[in-house]
Amino acid sequence: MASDPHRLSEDTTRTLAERVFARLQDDIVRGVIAPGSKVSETGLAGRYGVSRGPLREAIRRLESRKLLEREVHVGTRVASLSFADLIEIYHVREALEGMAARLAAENMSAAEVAGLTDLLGQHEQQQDLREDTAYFQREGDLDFHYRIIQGSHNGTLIRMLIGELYHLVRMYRYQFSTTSNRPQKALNEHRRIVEAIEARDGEMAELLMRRHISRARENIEQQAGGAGFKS
Amino acid sequence: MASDPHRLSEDTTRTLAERVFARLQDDIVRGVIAPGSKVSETGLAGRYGVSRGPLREAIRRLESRKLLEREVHVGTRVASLSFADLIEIYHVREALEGMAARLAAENMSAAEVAGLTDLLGQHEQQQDLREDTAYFQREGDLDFHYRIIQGSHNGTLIRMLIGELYHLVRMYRYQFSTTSNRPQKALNEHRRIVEAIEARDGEMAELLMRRHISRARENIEQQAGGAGFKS
DNA sequence: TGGAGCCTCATTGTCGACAATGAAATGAAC
DNA sequence: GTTCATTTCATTGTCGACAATGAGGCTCCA
Repeated sequence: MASDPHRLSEDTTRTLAERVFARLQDDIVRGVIAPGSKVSETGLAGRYGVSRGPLREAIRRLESRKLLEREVHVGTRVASLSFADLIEIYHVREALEGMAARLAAENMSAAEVAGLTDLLGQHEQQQDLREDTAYFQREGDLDFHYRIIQGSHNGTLIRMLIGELYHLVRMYRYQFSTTSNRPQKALNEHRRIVEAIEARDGEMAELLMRRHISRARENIEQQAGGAGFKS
Repeated sequence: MASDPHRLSEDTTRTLAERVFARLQDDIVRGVIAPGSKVSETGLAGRYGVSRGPLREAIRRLESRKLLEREVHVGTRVASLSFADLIEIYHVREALEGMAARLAAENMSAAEVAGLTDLLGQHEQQQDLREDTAYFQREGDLDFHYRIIQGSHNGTLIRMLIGELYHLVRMYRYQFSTTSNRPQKALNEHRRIVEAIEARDGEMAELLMRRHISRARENIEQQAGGAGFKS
C-alpha cells in the first residue's frame, strides 16, 4: 500500500464507491481525519476526487459501522470513542472471542494451527530481540486475534468481529497510541491460548481467551484516568 | 397515486432515503419480496416512488445488514438464509444473549424488571387461553428477548443483536412460517430466566438463556430435514 | 447594550441524464 | 444442429444541477 495519501489508486477492478469507502475508512481508523471532526460531503468528494454520489454511499456504510455519526440536514462527523463505549466493546469482545477461541480449537485445520503457532513464534522472537515492540503491540496482536477469529469458521462471527467491531478497536489504538504496558504478559497469554488450541481443548481456549481480553480491559480501565476521553 | 399501497407515506419528518430504507427492510423481512429474488434499482425506485439516489443508499445499508447481496455491475438479490447461516446465527446469539441476560440481571432498573415480569404474565395468559399462539411465537417471543437485550444497557451489544442479527432471525421466521412445536417449554424457560433476573442472579440468568437458545437451535436442527433450505 | 426576528448562505437531500459494464439475443461459420 | 463471435440492450455506476433545510450573521428595536 504505497500510494499517495490523498488520491485513489488507479485500480479499476473495483467500483469507485468501494475504493473511496476503503480509503475513507482507513483515514478515519488511522486518525488522519481527526476523531470528532466534522466532515463535509463536498470536502471529502474533493479530497478523494469523486463526485458526491459514491461518497454518500461510502458514508452510509461507515455510518452503520459506527465510524461516522450523521445528523440529517446538519452533517457528518467522525466518531469519537468514549470511555464507556470502549469498555462496552471489550465486554462484547470477551463473549465473542471466547466463543471464537472455542470454535477455533474445535474447527481449525492442521495447517491453520501450524500457521498460528508460526505467527506466535515470530512474535516471541521479535519480543526476544526487543525490536519493533510497537509494531507487535499495534498490528501483531491484532493479527493473532484475527487468525483465531477466522479459525472459528463461523462466518457470522467473523463478520461481526472483524467486519465491524475491530475497526473501532483499531481506531481507539491509533487514537491513544496505546503501547501496552503488559506486552510480555499478553504474549504469555497468547502462548497458552495457542497451546489449548493445539490440544483441541475448546473449553480451555475459551476460558483463556476470555481472561486475556478481560485483563486487557482492566488494564484500560486503570489507565483511564490519564487519557483524554470524550467524557 | 396517493392510494397506492406501495407508495411511501407523506411523512415528511424523516428523510426520503430513511423511509425507503425502513420500507424496503420491512418488505424483505416479511417476505413480501421473495428471498433470493433479484431486484433492480429502477424497479424498486418505481415501486416506492423515489429516484435511484435514495434507493441506492437504502440498498447499501441493507447490504451491510446481510439482507441484500450485491454483485457489482450485475445486480442485487434478496438474501436467502442457508441452514448453515441460521445455525451460525444461533451460536452467536447464544454467546451474546447469554451475556445480555447476565448484564440485564445486574443492570436492569426495578421498573424494567417489573415491565419484563408484566410481559411474561401477558404471554402466560395468552398461552393459557390458547389464543393467538402464532402471534406469541412470532412476535411475542422476540419482544421478550428484545427487553432483556435492552436491559443489558450495553449499547454495542444492543446494536449488534437488535440492529443487525435479529432482522435475519425475523426473516427466517417469516420465510419458514415457524410455529414452534415447543411453545410451552419455551415459555417455561422464559419464566425461569425472569426469575433469575428478579433475583439479580446474573450467572444463573446467563446459564438459562444460553440453554434456552441452545435448545431452540437443536429444535431447528431436528426439523431441518423437511424444510427447503437453500442448500 | 442586549435580544428577537429576518436573511443569507453553505451544506445536505433529491433528481434526471449520461457512461460503462455484463448478459442475453442474433447471426454466421463449420 | 452446434458453437462461437458480435451486437444489442437492460442495468448498474457516476456525475452535475437543482431544491430544501438549518446554522450563523445582520439589522432593527426596546
